[in-house]
Amino acid sequence: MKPSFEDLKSELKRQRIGLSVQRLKILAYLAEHLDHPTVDQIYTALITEIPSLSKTTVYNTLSVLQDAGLVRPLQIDEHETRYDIEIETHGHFKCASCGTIYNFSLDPNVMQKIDLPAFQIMDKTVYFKGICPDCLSNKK
Amino acid sequence: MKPSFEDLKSELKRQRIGLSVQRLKILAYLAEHLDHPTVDQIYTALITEIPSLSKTTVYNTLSVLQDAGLVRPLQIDEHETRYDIEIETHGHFKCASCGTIYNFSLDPNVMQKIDLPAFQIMDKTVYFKGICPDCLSNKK
DNA sequence: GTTCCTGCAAAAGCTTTGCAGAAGA
DNA sequence: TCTTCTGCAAAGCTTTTGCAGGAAC
Repeated sequence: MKPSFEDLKSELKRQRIGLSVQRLKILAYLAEHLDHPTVDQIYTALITEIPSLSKTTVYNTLSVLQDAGLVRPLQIDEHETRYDIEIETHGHFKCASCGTIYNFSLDPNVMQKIDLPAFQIMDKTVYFKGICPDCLSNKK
Repeated sequence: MKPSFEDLKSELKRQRIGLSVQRLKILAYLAEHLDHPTVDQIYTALITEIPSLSKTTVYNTLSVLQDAGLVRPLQIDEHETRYDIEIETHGHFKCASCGTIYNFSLDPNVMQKIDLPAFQIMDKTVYFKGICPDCLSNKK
């Protein structure tokens, strides 16, 4: 269930955020690549299309998109931040062998059961680590 | 349920890991402070006791303890890594207002329900964000 | 003509690496 | 003595900041 780029675009418009070429390309890239790209990956992918692009702009844009609630940062093992288009709540699984980060859906009923009465919860993150099916079968 | 420092110490011995003053102090600090200290916090706390201590040693030691399975790194919002003594599975809650990171216990029955059939899961991390009771009452 | 946006350069902050000397067995 | 451990200094990386030039309205 890919988020529609058009929806994301109109959300930017609604929030009166300028639709520069750079911002649109970065947003489009995120909408198409749901594999949690890093700043560097986004930059490297777009530098051919926008030769003048700078990493600062990628950082700036991601910050804007984050404030707008369109993308969310992902803090996984590494020291670099990965980014996710904001879609319905899902968990992440990182394979310790190949490094791939998978999405998986979270049963809302189960998630609701994890609750902290006196706390006001704004966000629930679930992150698993292990070996993915591909790497499991390769080991045989 | 604080982990016993003695148990941790004998675990180090069992794994034939040298019990230097630095390592023991750092381990003791972690066993006493379950509030997920950063490298800098550990360093600052111990520099008075061990004036020669260097941050490199703190990094080295944490890496050794991590490999030994005694502590686990915590990747929360910030760019710096926090450390946790390895105790039974628990979740973390970070208050967006005061920044405190709380531990909370996870119901093993509920956690078991979150499963990925084809994946071999080695570790499950749960991390919530929101406002803690203290900050909620202060806002009144 | 303002305001907003980009991107270079430099700085900042956390972490790692290389290595020499100290400590310990 | 031989191995392990410490800690200084420097480097490495990601991310942030300052700011000037450019684009857009």
